[in-house]
Amino acid sequence: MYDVAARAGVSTATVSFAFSQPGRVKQSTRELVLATAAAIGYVPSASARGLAKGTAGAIGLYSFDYQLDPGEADLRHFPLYVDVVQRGVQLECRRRGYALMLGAGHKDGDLPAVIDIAGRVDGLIAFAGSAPSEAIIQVSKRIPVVELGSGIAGDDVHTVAVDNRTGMTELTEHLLQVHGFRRFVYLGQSRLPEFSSRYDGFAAALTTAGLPVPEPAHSQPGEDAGTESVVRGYLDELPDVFVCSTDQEALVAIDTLVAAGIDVPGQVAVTGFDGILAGQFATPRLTTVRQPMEEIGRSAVRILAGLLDGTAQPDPAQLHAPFVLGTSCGC
Amino acid sequence: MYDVAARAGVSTATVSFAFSQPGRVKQSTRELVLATAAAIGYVPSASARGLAKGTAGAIGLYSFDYQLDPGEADLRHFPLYVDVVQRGVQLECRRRGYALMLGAGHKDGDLPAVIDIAGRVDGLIAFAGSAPSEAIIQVSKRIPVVELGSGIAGDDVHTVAVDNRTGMTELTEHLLQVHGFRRFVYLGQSRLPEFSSRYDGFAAALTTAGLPVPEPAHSQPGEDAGTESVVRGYLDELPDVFVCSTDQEALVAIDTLVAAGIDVPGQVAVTGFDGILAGQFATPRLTTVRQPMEEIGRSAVRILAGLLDGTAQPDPAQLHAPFVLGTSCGC
DNA sequence: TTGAAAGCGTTACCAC
DNA sequence: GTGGTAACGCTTTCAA
Repeated sequence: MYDVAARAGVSTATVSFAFSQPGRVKQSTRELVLATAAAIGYVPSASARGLAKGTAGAIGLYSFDYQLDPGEADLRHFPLYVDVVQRGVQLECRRRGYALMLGAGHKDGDLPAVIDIAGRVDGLIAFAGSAPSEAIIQVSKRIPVVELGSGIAGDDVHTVAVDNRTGMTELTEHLLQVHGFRRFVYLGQSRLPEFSSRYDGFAAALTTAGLPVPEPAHSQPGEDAGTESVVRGYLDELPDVFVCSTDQEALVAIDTLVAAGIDVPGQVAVTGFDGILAGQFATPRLTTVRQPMEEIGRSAVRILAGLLDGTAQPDPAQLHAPFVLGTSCGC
Repeated sequence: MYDVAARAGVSTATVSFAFSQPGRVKQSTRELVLATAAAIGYVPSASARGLAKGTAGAIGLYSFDYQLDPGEADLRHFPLYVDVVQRGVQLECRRRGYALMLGAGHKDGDLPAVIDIAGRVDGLIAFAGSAPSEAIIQVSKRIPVVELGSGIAGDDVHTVAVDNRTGMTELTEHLLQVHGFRRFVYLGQSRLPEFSSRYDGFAAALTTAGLPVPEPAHSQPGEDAGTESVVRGYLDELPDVFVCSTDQEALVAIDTLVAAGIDVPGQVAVTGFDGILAGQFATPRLTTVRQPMEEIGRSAVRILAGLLDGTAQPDPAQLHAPFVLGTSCGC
């Protein structure tokens, strides 16, 4: 910038104005500055601008740090839930002129990685469970934060939530009423609030039907080996249906069962949750609850943008997640 | 940071050292600083750090500014070529501890948007054709730049290139030799080098076979209406095959033909280029040339990382794009 | 092992 | 309409 100013024979203030407040500078001066800048290849430093203005012009998205083997993407591993949500975030950022800073997982040093990303942006979106809540709360005191998936109580953390419970209840009722299933295995985790409400929805339907509610068989999405071994434990005595807390786990379950020579849904049904593409193209097609993934990402950006430009709206209510029929339930 | 220093009774230099050079600070001092920082919710400013260190710790990815209607993602619009490449970039950035800054398209003001992104990062990856070459060249004088898809000649711009030509030649030879096609329509653009080499590969195969080479019927990926109307122009006099320069256009072509009551590949064959998922799940399954999309993204990051940490390797040769048989060619 | 202080490249306030 | 210049919050050199 000093070079531009020197070559154009003006002050740095004028260079700055020429770019940021075109009206404040004489037309001819402005053209001179712009031309000079182009001539010497001026690339303004966003760091300096950010420091001076106190605003970065960017939004951050913090995700899980799942490391994948190099190897081309297949439908089974992409796009998953987080990928489609990210797409929504991306599109909405683009529409509003925000740059998007992506971060995830490990960072050397003593600050949690999420703090590192937070320091670079004007507002942060984080998947629930991707970072320690203390860190999220800490960040939320400096910049607006939206958490995806019901999560941290109160404080300054905004949330984009999906009604997981109702969707899972509807799905379970379908299994009870249409298929007459009675022996259920619930496969998944129930630690994060988002997942526990799925389990709750499942439990509610069984309770209403006067059936006992089984404990969840613990499994984690993304840890296929673990899911597989849990499913194997049921090969000798199959339930009527495996109700899984995510599509990823449901697809692994189906694979495991089929590999063991079991017919799905003939001998045992399987259901998922999320509505990822792989489920739609699986055989049998997965019965599931479809999250509005792209819309989740978009609303998160909308909330942040509102907070940042002062036109904040009340946070939207929970988004609806419809139950979607496939063939894996026996339909 | 001043607050942390004050509360901990040390200087700002010590706070800085406590985080960045643990060894230089007495253990007890360091713990004190870290605890104080956590207590008051210290979130370091990346702008300030970037300005002081002259390095941002982030890599930028600049993409096309295609605006999509809100509406949930379907396989037909996601993931496309750019999405999978981006995934590769993301994974590799994650592995190496770089934050990823995403940017695209319009920015108010007088600087091209790509310059804005460039000012925020240590190295930039840009899709060929997504930004004006002058801007790319300008940026490349300040920070390392990798362009995806053969593009800008010489200069400081690095390139990750795919051998588009060979793939298209192989595909065309298949159409000639196995199917005996003689009447070809080439559908697509040939402006960008990347696309023109596809056309060249097509032309080479025809020339070798002693056939005349038709001019391309102009169409752009992403502009479905245009593609559709071009295809409609051939309904009265169908060729043996539509050779399309991208899968996106090929899928639109198939839709258009089928909608007109024409059997594909019975009455006319259609082929694509890229290897996107939608092609694999289309009916008929698309015969195409598969780009190593994820690997393209990964190598771009590798090149940048090498340049940035001084371990620069010579740029890799062109990546191979294999010809992939589907059923849309009549096989 | 720690502190003082000089940058880093902008912006924006205040004069002129 | 334009120029001087004090921030902005951090890193890093040099001294202590």
